[in-house]
Amino acid sequence: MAASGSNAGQPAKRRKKQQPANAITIGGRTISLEAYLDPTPKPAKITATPAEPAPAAQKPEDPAPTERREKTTTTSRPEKHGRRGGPAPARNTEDAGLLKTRRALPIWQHRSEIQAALRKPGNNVVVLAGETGSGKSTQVPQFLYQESWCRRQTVKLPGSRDELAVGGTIAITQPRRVAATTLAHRVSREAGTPLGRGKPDGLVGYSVRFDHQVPRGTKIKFLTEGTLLQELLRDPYLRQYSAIIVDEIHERSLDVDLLVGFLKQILTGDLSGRGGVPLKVIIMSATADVDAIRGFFKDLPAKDNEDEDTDHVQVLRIKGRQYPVEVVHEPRPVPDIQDALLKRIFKIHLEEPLPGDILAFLTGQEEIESAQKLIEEYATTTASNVPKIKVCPLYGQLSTAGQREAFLPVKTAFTRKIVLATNIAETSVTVPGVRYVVDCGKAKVKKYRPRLGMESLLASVISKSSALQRTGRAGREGPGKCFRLYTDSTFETFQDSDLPEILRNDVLGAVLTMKARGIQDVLAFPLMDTPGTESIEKALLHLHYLGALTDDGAITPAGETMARFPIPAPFGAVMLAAARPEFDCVMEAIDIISCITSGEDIFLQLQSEEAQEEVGELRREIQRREGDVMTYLTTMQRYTAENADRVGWCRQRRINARNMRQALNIRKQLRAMSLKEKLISETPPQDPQPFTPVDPERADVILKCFMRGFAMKTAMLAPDGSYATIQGKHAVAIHPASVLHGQKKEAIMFLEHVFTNKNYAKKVSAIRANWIVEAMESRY
DNA sequence: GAGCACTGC
Repeated sequence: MAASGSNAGQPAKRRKKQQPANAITIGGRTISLEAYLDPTPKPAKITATPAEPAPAAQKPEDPAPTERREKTTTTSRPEKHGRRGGPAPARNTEDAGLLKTRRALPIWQHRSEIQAALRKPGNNVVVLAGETGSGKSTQVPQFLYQESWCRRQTVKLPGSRDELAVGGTIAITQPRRVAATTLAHRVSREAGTPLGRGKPDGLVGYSVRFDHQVPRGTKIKFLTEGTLLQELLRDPYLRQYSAIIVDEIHERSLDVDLLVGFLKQILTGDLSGRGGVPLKVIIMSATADVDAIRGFFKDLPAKDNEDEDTDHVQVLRIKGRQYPVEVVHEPRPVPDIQDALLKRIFKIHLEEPLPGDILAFLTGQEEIESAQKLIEEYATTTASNVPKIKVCPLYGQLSTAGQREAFLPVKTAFTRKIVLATNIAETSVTVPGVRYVVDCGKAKVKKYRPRLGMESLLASVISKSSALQRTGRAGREGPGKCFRLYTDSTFETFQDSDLPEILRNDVLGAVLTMKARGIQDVLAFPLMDTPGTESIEKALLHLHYLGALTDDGAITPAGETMARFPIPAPFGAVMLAAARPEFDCVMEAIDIISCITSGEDIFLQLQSEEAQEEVGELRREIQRREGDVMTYLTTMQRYTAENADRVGWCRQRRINARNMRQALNIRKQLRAMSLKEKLISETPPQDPQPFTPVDPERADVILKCFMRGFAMKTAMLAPDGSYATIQGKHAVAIHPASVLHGQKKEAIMFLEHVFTNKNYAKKVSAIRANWIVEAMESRY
């Protein structure tokens, strides 16, 4: 196991470079470059650790109606925290109402149990398994912040005479921004110090990207996992916190896996970095199976007089509140999912009473659109005594207005709403009014193939946990029914849970995060699931190429800068290259990177021919012959030059206005960081700046600069007119969404590489073949 | 000339 927080105890193995020319030694490991540049297609070796299925929860849990109506007007100062235990006293009748609601939550029964579990010295990890509606996210931090171990302490660090404050705040992490902010608002009301303008003091705060509200006296702070990971860069011992509550661990985001790894390192360390003040860790999961979590934390060293055998991880289970859902399987496998889906929906519609909307889970936009058409056709044929049908598609790429329909009650009487959704409705949003769920048993999943350096996005079988989650969607407002379009024995063949993200994603960013926090040997870093050695080696090599690691695998100053930037590492490398005098294009790089990292593609799909015609001309004004990267630049430049009606400007061109606003936020953040990191020397001019097109020579410079991050994502035109990738010589096609679709260029660089129906290059730019060699050879 | 789940710094 790795040593304390910074791994400082482990001397880096420094070897003389004696490897063959086609190999490189990183972090004491010799890695063959052949495997990197010329991958041989072998099946990827990835194993999952199965966990027991259980319904997963949704965040934020819906407040009870009474609670939702509550308007707390109290603005009392945070009270002194000398008392132990009990909740903040009710200050008026509204507070009394809130308290009553809180007391009715299932978690309330476990209040003293939770407090006692954490009071025990040496018992620093508690796992809470609580179902949806148990109230754990809102109540647990409130149970704990007045505990004596939660007081801020003044300590002296070993070897230092300076006094330092440690602890005093509880952090609670969430995978998503909305969850963190809405929970903070609710808990702040319950605590009697609601968040808001002109309220400098309060017990509860939150911190998410672009939005921080941390009042003076904050004792409970909600954060996204990513934000806490950034804090960990500046404060490896998390000194401001007495406890970290990790919520929604069952979702197993990449960030949460890294986070618990760092927490375990702090717990296993000698606490000298915290002046001896222990850190309490509370792990909360919505699934009943917590063996993996318990196993992960189990081997903490025994403290004080305790036996070696003592289990330091206490597990508490809390019942939730969910209505019963009857599950109906198909008696035998269905030959045609689409057909079975339609039949099932019609059957529900004819046999089940109103009110009760139907939520059907499908795999993608295409399936949803075709099902919608067929259901609407059917609806015209039903008798007049049969309820009418309103079909609402629901998927990520759908416009906000289109999505809204699915959440509103139907306006017409005697009508049933049928929502056809992707797994957007599984965790991200809750559709009200649903009593019947239809589950096709599949979902599209993105998976990284380290050997090929590309991703695949294919429909595959869901997990038991996912199926249960879908089932649960029928029981949120009353007893419901869930119809599965597969047999119960098929269900039994499902994996218990989905592959955690860390086994599905490129671990480039994760490895950089570890290296930036002083982890020498990333293979020894404690993780609940460890990615294959090949994935990690690939990431090390990639980081080495990007200039983030030395030949010995130590992080470089450039790598540290990349880790601080809130963008993927290859873009960080582009930023650093852009600051070099031969490129000198930081501002342009920021504009492009902001557009790309602001969400899904800012260019909305043009579906109908009329739309193509209508928007085509205006789109052509921003398109560049050099390809997508330069098109993003022009888009941002034209957008910021437009000062009157930016939303209208976006609408005319079918550009996602929300993402453009987000891109502006990112641009602002990257500009400020570039100034701080000295990538630029002076404050950039204010918007709006007049638009002047970038000349072709300058465009070449910008594209060459992007090659410093993406040299391995290039392809050459073959004699037969197809493109062959430099890495692996695979055929790749330019995606239809690219401005270069259908064009033949000498060579291309692409920022994304995804296999769907075939191998696609996305975000494509035309380059010169000799640039590839140039970029491959260049090292900083 | 094809079509893509979600999230985060």
